[in-house]
Amino acid sequence: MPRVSRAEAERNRAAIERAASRLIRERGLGVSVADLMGAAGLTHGGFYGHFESKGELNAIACAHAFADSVERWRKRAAGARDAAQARDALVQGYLTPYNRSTPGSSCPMAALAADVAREDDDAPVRGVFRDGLEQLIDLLTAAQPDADRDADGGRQAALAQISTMVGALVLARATKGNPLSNEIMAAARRYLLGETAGEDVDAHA
Amino acid sequence: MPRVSRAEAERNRAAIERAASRLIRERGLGVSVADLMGAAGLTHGGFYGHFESKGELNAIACAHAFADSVERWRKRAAGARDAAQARDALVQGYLTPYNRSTPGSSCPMAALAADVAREDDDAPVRGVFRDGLEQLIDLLTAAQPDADRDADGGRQAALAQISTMVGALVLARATKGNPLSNEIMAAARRYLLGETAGEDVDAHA
DNA sequence: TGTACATCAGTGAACGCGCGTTCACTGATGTAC
DNA sequence: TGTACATCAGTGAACGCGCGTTCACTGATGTAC
Repeated sequence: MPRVSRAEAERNRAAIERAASRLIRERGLGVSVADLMGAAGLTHGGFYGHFESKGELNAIACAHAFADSVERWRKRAAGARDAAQARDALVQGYLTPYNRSTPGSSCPMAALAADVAREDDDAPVRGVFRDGLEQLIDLLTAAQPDADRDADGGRQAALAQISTMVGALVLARATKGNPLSNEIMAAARRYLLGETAGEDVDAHA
Repeated sequence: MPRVSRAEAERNRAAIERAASRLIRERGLGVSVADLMGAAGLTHGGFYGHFESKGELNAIACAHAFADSVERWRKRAAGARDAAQARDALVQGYLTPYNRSTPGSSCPMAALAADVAREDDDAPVRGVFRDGLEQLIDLLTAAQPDADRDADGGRQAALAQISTMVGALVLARATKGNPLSNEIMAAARRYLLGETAGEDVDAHA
């Protein structure tokens, strides 16, 4: 079984990274090497042929998660007529039942912020998280209507909106199964959409 | 050394709960029994004389953390002249450098929401978290100015504001040490205080 | 194109360690007289 | 109040288990001729 072709080995590495990107969001940065390798269809021993350490893979997997989000946000914003509509599309696509129930394929900010906050100062995942966060901030800043853009205003609005989105999703997950969970998401959506009362769209972000 | 007086045993139990309340917020619900007992000045073996399981203590410690926050919020709101001022006091007291750097004595929503979301459906800490969250929501709802209170409006506003506060604190912690961290907290504060541009108050919540 | 062999991706046992939990033990506390 | 003894809070070794990481081994792959 061992000594697989180079192409196969590359595919295996990609499978490990993909599995890690999903599992760290589902279970946290502490997910085990054995579970990761198992999810990629391999055994744990081969891990160190691909990566320096678990910490290195955490950073790589976090980067993949952000790359996915950035791509989704970009597409959603690109489909809008103007900035205001882009901003609304980003909010509507974010606060959805799908994102609440599927952390493994959803926002890394909501899934990993608390874990990252507890990592060592020199953990490689810290810088990756910040870079990814900056990209999402930039996308949301670009989606602010001109009226909100006096000087630094667009970025500040985006920072506050992202805080609301992340906080609402995290609290909604902590209370999932209870009516409060839907209440939180609906209230945040309403607030962010300026009382235009968004429907329960089930998009994928 | 063993066979301590009943009063001493009660004091020991209280010390364990106090240590747990702090350490679960600092390191997450996964903090070890040995570390908890060590922080209370005891050895790990005595743990099960006081508690059924680690899961039971997690719930008790989470309840203590929320009780502390509820008391702080209540005091802060009580010191205000009117609802609007109470709401501003809660926001100002929450988004502070102190709360960012001292999770062990700060908000359990920000510290534990992500951990609670990953707990089993039947973990006792889930219900405790929700009850505590409801209490903080009620306090912030009571601090909404009348203008925002058409029908269910006050509660909805409070839910959105709590989402913003929690999201900002969690993201600020994940980026601590970087300018972005202060930027996030300042933007959220500004947003929640309605552009009245709050100063960097260092209160304790 | 076919053979001979070095390479090396993946396996699975093992490393030291820490986890939650259990338990035999100790000896001061609390109680019965 | 003083003595005799049962209780039981806390200790520390041990349980089975899972962690991140290492390593001898295997045998198909890739290469040199």
